[in-house]
Amino acid sequence: MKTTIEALLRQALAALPEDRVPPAARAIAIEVEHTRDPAHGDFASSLALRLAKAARQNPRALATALVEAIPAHPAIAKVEIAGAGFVNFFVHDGAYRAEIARILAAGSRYGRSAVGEGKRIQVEFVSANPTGPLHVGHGRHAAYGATLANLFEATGWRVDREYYVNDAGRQMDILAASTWLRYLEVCGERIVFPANGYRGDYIVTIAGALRASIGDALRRPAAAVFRDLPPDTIDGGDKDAYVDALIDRSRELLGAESFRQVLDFTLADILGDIKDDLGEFRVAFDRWFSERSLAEDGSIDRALAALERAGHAYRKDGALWLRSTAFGDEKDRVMVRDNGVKTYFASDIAYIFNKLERGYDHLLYVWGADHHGYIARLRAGLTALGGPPERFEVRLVQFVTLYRGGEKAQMSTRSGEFVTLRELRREVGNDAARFFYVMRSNDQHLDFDLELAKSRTNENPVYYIQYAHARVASLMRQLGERGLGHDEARGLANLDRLGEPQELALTKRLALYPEVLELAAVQRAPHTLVHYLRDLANDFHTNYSAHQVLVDDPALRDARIALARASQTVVRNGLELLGVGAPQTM
RNA sequence: GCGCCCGUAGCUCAGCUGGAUAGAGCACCUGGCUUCGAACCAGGUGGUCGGCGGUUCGAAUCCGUCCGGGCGCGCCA
Repeated sequence: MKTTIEALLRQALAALPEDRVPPAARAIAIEVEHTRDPAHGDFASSLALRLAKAARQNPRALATALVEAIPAHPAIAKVEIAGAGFVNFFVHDGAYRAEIARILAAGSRYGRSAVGEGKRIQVEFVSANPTGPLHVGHGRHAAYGATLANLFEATGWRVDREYYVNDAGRQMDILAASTWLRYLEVCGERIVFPANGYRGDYIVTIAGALRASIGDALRRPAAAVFRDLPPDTIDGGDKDAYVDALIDRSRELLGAESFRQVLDFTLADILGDIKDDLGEFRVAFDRWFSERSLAEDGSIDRALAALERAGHAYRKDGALWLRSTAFGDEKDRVMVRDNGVKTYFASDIAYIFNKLERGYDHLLYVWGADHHGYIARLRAGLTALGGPPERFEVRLVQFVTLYRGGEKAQMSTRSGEFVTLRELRREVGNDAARFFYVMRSNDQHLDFDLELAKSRTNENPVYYIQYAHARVASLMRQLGERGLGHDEARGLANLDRLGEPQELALTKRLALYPEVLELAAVQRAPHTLVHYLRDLANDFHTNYSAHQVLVDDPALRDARIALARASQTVVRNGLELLGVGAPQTM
């Protein structure tokens, strides 16, 4: 509808004589918008106002000329000039009612479009370090990324969802050493846990599983482990130096192979937990990409070599640097340290190089707000590799604060413990969790109220929307119980019986859905869909309360059932994209 | 100090890339179940859109500046 009117306006503008609008002024974006006030019709254009200056004309006179030039269209009831020079379009109610038939015909596909033109987009999200369970912040990333990906799919993109597994580097060594120390503890050794180790209870659990799996094969005397190590923090030393020494000692006592065995055992356990967690949260990935694989298959070396060949890398102080300042970064970045160890940044460059090679038209990263400083350097890396920077996009997700009632919830009770995504899901349920996570703009810090999310009252917007769906299901059950059939064709043939203002308001809202999906995808703003569904449910409940559906008159009844079922379809489709269930009963 | 995000009703937030009298939920007040589910509906109270300048026919929206809050500015990952 909107695009139709825009096309009509474009034709009208083209038809105006040059003394009215000079050619230079014609290159102007033609857009119509939905009106806020019904007195202004359904759509309004400010074209005449915006054209007035360049054309040196009175805006109202210009608007009059435009209106006269607008071709007749069956869906348009009338066109008016209002205010300073707005052109208001009134659409026939019938044009909206016709949408009901389209909704019922399209069913679960209703609202989908092809604006993405089948282009390939990769959405990389969550990518939390596999050093422990996901916490509530990761939950927001998961819900946001998954919903975005769904929106892209619904608007005609080919989407790949990917999780980058940071399974390389020192943090993995610390993880392995942590598990091994806990394992020794389980075996009966007396150990002192390092300040910089992973202290969570899940490590103890994994250590227990390791012992159950291999027995005492990796047991070594504690005295040998801790002999002649530098002081830890508690003894006035440096926690990093201490844990590094501890890692070296672990490798020495276990041998590289067994150390790797502990590492892999731990990693597999944690990653398995993360996969299960996300799976239960209805967040699916097409690929789990291993950072370690980039080092093992030579990808990092190839990327670094490519940068050196292109003259964008240089050596200084024994390190290899990327001249990222040449590509908009504020300072140059180290890719290989003076000790020969490649930085995380080097992996990231190799990874984005890999993504480019896979032929994506667009790369979308979802990162935490604390990573914003990283955007410029990665874009610089991409550009240095010859990649098109406009294909690179990062969306930041702000932090989550948990509340219980009005009180801020404890994020950590003791060291290494925090509120996990799993705990949150258990408490409030997957539906409420998915919904609350995307209810607010990703740019907005999120106050997540646990009490509100799990409350089964009118305060909770999740149930408000689901209730609309369940009500239609109930209606259809009633229909059966009363022995009243339902003739869809008769309903569609009598849509003009839907003349009540509440019915029209609901119908117009339904017709808006495809546009909402497009907007939400383009703006990377799932919360737009949430707000729409809330408004739709509101229109539904209002109409439901105002007008009986199951009336005696079969023609009217079937028409109203058609409207109710169309509403149910759109609610269900929208909730599906959000990863929220659409229940038949509540 | 520099960079990113935020500042809109008592609270939590929308505001469609500048449009016509600034919206919603919650809270508060008034009403509505002998009729398809009251997890609902109808109505009401409540705002100098952080301050000050600027651009524009028109600014919550764009620009500048100041104030306040969050997060970053490693040869860490």
